Amino acid sequence: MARFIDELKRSHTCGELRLSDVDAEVVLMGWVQRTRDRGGVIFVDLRDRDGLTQVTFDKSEDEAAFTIAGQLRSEYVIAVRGTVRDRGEQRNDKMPTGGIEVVGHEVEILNTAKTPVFPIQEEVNATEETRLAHRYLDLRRPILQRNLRMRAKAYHATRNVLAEHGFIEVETPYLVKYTPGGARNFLVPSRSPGNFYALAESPQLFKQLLMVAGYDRYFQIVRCFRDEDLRGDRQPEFTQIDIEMSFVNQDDVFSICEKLVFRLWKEVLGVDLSERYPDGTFPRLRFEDSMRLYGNDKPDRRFDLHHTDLTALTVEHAGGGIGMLEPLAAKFADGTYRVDLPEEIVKAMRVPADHPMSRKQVDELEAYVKTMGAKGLGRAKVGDDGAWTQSPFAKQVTDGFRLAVNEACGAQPGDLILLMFGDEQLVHTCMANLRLKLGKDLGLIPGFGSGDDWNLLWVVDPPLFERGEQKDTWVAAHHPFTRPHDACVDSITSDPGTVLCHRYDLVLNGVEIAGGSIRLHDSEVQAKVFSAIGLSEEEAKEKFSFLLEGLQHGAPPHGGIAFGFDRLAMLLTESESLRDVLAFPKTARGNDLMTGAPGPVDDRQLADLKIKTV
RNA sequence: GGGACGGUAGUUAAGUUGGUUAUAACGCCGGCCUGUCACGCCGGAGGCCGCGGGUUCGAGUCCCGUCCGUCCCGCCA
Repeated sequence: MARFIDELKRSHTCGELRLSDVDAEVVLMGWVQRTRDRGGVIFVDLRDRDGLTQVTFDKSEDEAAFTIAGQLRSEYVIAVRGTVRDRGEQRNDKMPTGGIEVVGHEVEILNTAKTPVFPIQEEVNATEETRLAHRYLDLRRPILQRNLRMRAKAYHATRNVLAEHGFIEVETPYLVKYTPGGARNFLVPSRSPGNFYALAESPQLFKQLLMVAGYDRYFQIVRCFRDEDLRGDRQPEFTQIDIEMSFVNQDDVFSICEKLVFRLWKEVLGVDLSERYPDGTFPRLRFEDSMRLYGNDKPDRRFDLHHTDLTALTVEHAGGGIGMLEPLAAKFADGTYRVDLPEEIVKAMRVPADHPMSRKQVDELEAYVKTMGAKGLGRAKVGDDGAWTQSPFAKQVTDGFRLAVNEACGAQPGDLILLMFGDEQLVHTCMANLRLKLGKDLGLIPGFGSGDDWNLLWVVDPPLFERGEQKDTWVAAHHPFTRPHDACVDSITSDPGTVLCHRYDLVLNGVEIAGGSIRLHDSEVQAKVFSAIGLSEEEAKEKFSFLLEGLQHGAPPHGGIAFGFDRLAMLLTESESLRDVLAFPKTARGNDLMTGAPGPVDDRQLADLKIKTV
């Protein structure tokens, strides 16, 4: 029988002993963080998931233990029996357990360890590549242990809140039928020749059918799979808190989400969001306003630096003397472009005088927008008399246009006006990212993390359709089962671009943390939507057969939402990347550097699946 | 699919206009030290400079290709 493990049980963790435990006989187990050999005495910092405790071995008092202690190396797994002693003058205020030490009377090496590839400590001093290849070591680091424990708290809080509100947790299939459109699916071959499963992008269709089936309130913490290019905040498999509710409108969905977020912040961070949102709701911003002011649908409103749309002014002034703007203005004047659905726009952003920018800095901003496909970035420094200097437009611009632009931007002497024009989407992308970059560069928000500022808002009332690749065609902006505003139903076929819908995103500090919609359960309106996106009845049936069929069997009015759980965890833990809140994440190319996935398989496997590689 | 940056001892990095034997810190190994706590002191080992090709008398350094990592655009109904 083993002395430790079987006979001597662990009595404490390495993070809990205090001065009040002095003289206690304890048994600790854990990993060797570091040893300090002073000759006649050896100090060992012992680590487990709760912390560090110093264990001391004295040659003159416990020679057998001292001899073993001399053999200890980093990351050896050991068990120690000893007595808690007051460190007196020698205490270490940097450690929670620093008031005491354990005098080791008996020690056993439970397992040796190879020299770690990188040291296990708070500060990262290895590249992410090295860390990912040895993830089991990286996961020993206190910061990742903390992140995953906070994530576990968030799971727990989520289940509690939703269960309290009558939600039923139901699992749905991961292996599903492939449906075209949307994100690229991961495919899973089956032994039926030529037939494949797809890994579910989300439980969207299933959760709607659960509403049809009368489950009324469903939720699931569920893995989703999308075979698209990755980012710091996008993994090929990710976790959603998936929610669907029957007999509800948009406000009802918002209400449950607000309760969930309040509880998450309370239970995971101890932060009371009601200090900031006393009525328990988050502000709402119309999609159109979000695009106009910030250039995207997930604005970070911890700082201002909003955009000013100058399209109408440009048209009014016929380009304002600026040669490059004249063709654009002309297209509005002759009716090629619609003012309410512009294909090209002119936007400006005012950088206030208290953030002076050098010519070189503005050049860098221009280089930055060019990496996103912009042709250039207009600029004008506003002088005391409102004149433009340091600007390529200074000599061309008419006085009227210049003054109108200054006024529209609220520009004061010393301010800098940054200007972009052209394709609507390109201008929005560039100007939105430019705003964020400036926010960070000027120190208005931190490079990542909340800065203790939790700015939540709903972005509501987006258009149901967006332009397709072909001229004058439309596609569903989200999915074609989103309910349009009642007032817009007549426009679905006559003027699709103007139709708004009951879709919504919850945005926190510039990150979309949830998105959903009220669903379309009325088959007449549904038919109009399909028609607007050029989908025949037959095609629609083929694409969404079981959902359409189900919706015809007494579907209640319903709607729902899905939270990006990993992103929530990332924000709650103040992490820079999703990879820091996942135990075993993949790289930007979708590789697992530890396991080597994806990797080749045996020919035998492929033969069983009737698959040939090329 | 497009772009930017990076890949050099176990780890993190430096490496000049191409030029002797490729540096440093930490880690590792050996020795010394009874109060350290990023312990200290002495000594030592450790390299396919991502991979392949090219230019050159000579390549870590220049050129082409390729793989890998990070980020951005596109993409993510």
